[in-house]
Amino acid sequence: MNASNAKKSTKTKVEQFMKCDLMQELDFLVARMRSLGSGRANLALKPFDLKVRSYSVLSLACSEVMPTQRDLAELLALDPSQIVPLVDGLETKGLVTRLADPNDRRSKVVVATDAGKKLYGKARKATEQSEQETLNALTPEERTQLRDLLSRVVLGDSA
Amino acid sequence: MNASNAKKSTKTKVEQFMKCDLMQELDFLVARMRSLGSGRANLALKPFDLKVRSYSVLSLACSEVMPTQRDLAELLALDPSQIVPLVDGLETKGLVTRLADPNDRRSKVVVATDAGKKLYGKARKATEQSEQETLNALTPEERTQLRDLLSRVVLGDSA
DNA sequence: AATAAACCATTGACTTTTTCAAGGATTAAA
DNA sequence: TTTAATCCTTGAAAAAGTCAATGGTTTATT
Repeated sequence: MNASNAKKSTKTKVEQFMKCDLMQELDFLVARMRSLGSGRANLALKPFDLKVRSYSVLSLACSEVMPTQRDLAELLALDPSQIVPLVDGLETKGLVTRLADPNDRRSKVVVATDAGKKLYGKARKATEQSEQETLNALTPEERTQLRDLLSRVVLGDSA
Repeated sequence: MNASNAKKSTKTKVEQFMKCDLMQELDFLVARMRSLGSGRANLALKPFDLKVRSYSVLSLACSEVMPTQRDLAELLALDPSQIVPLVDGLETKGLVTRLADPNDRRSKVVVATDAGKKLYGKARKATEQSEQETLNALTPEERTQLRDLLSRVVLGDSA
């Protein structure tokens, strides 16, 4: 029932690699983290027909920040052209709407509909639980610690 | 010259999004971290004609652990079929060799050649510097702290 | 010992994601 | 007013991810 005894039969060979240099390298750790984490999160979001990507867009569309598509691209570290089909999908399902930016008619602001906000509420709970599972090796304090460190690395580029 | 003043002109709009729920979500943070980090690392590895992926394989091939291709797939969280072209590329350049596993003739052990070890030495310095740049918002203690937390999440699934 | 089942590396087909260049519409700068 | 820059969108091409099937090998079952 627990996620920890997934493959106990094959005697996880991972332990033998603990001493390798690579295990200390950030790129490796983060890549593996993303693979495992987003895999689990996508599974948790499947009932809502969402993935981490579309969920992220929906989440931002639910905020009061009124993000333009360019904002979304920068935040998610994606090419602007990748945002288009992402928003298209959500818009088709009636979860978000493209609004004309009053300040700049080139831009389009992506905002959530009522249905979008409603779905987001449920989906958020799913991702929260998925996150707990992913972090089950850490104490609650360590989890917030990890989030804070990541947040500073990824958002605060000030010096 | 420094990486911190990349886009100071456009007055990073990211700050306005700090209050959004998404900024606390692990999946988002890790995805962004990977995008930024591996982007920088790939750039640093370009002089050696390596990417984070091929570099990781090379690194493991340089260890004394004698990893099979299956081991590589599990560690890097990739499909076994993705390892094939990865090792092919390194083998073509004479950096690694496929050896018959003495214990199991189905498996192939991937080991680095002398040229491979030599290149790895240089490439490793490049990734280390790239890592420092990525983590420049953190103190040295916080950097090891972050690595430790990630390591436990990603490798130690015991409970 | 013989048969069946499981496993490894590889191939191939397929989908998804990423990366780029170019375009029309709009705004900012000269 | 002209020039340059920005935003969204499109489309093409490369890279990465997913999945099923195969030959050779090992393990488990009978």
